[in-house]
Amino acid sequence: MKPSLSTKQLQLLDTAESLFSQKGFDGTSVRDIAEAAGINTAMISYYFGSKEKLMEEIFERKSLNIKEKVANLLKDDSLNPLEKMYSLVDMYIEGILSRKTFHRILLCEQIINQNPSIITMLDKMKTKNSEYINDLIRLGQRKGLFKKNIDIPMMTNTLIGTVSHTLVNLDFYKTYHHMEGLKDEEFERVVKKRLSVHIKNIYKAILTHES
Amino acid sequence: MKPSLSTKQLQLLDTAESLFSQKGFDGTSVRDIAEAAGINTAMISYYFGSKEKLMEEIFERKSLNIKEKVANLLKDDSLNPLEKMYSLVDMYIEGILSRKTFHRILLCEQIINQNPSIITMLDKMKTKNSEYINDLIRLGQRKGLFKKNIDIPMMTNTLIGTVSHTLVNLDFYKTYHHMEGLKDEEFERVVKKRLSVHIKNIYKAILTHES
DNA sequence: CAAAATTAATTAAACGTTTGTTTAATTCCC
DNA sequence: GGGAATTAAACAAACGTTTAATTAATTTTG
Repeated sequence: MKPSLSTKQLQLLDTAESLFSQKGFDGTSVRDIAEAAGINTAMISYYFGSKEKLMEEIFERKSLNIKEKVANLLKDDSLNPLEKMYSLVDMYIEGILSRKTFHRILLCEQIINQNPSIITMLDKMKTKNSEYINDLIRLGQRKGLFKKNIDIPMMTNTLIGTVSHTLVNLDFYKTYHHMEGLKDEEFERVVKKRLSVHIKNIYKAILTHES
Repeated sequence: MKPSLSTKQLQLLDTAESLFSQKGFDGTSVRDIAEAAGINTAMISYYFGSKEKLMEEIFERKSLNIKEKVANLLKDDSLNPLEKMYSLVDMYIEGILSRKTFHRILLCEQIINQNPSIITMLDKMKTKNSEYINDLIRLGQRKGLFKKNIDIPMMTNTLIGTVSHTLVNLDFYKTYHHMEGLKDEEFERVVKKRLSVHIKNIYKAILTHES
């Protein structure tokens, strides 16, 4: 069990996450972070050891762990396989859009990160997430409800890709649909709902036999 | 008309593009680029003015311009609206996967870039691309073949998002499907084909009335 | 056509900043 | 009073860019 963090440590993590998501890891200096958090620069090394380890801490705290939720989904008898997939879709939408800043960082670091411990973390996450979706789809196939020849990673790519690209282009989406007047929370609610409907439609069409 | 670039300038652009896509703009130094290209560091400022302008040059040269192609699509009488959408899907898959390094940069810079002239470039690109898809979908709707209540940006998000997320996770996809043995070109061919089939299925299901 | 003059390309070195981290001194709190 | 928290200052290294000197290429000239 890791020691819990102090208020100032959490403040540094939040500030760093915000700046990393705006300017990237390499584009953000420890002085930027410290100044924005109103804390002395040396405290970052003092608390976390280094800028890199601060980033690792952010990843450890914010990485999406849906293991337990999916396990519960699998053994939930009140839902049919398609409904379980629907539930998984909503989990991802919620998980990504309610962690917007972190996921912006994630999108960049997936491409340019060279930090070994973060690479390991990302690999584990991808493998796990893929296994879960695997299990759910296999279940639907065994029950004869889903088609046999499903390209499972492609399904994941559409789910995560659509949500991620929506996240990156949120402003464009808001402007396009003339929703500038909406409050932030309401706009977010609308986007989540539309993503949900949109992706569920896709999943139904690709997974099941009927139209 | 811009003056055409010398061999060494092109060499610098290619080297820079490759390094930016691996380590990001801020994670790549002008010394990195110059050394990798076997050219003196000062030549970057000499040729392009600055590191930032070098990046702008990369964007100007590699940004996807599908205007003409879509214009031809719109007036092509031999294709029905759905076939036109299919053609558009393939354009994007080809455009993104045949410019892998550039699009990795694009994915990062969409999030963290602060360079005004690149922001402008990206905005224009997004607006244009959105208009094209708009025109194509409206055409199908006027002809009564497409549904009325289509969330057009959401269609774009799924197209670009799926292709982009596939690009970022190419290695994972290769491993998952046990295609490590394939030659690079063949693997790329397979991925393009699968993306094509996958996304066209999605588009057909969402755009048209039939199953 | 060769020599001279001019322009362009290339270099190593230096420029002033900024980088992440460490130090040593100080303040704070129990 | 003693251990943790906080500070300003200093550290060397790396950053993007500029400079001034040199070489290469091109143009002008006799």
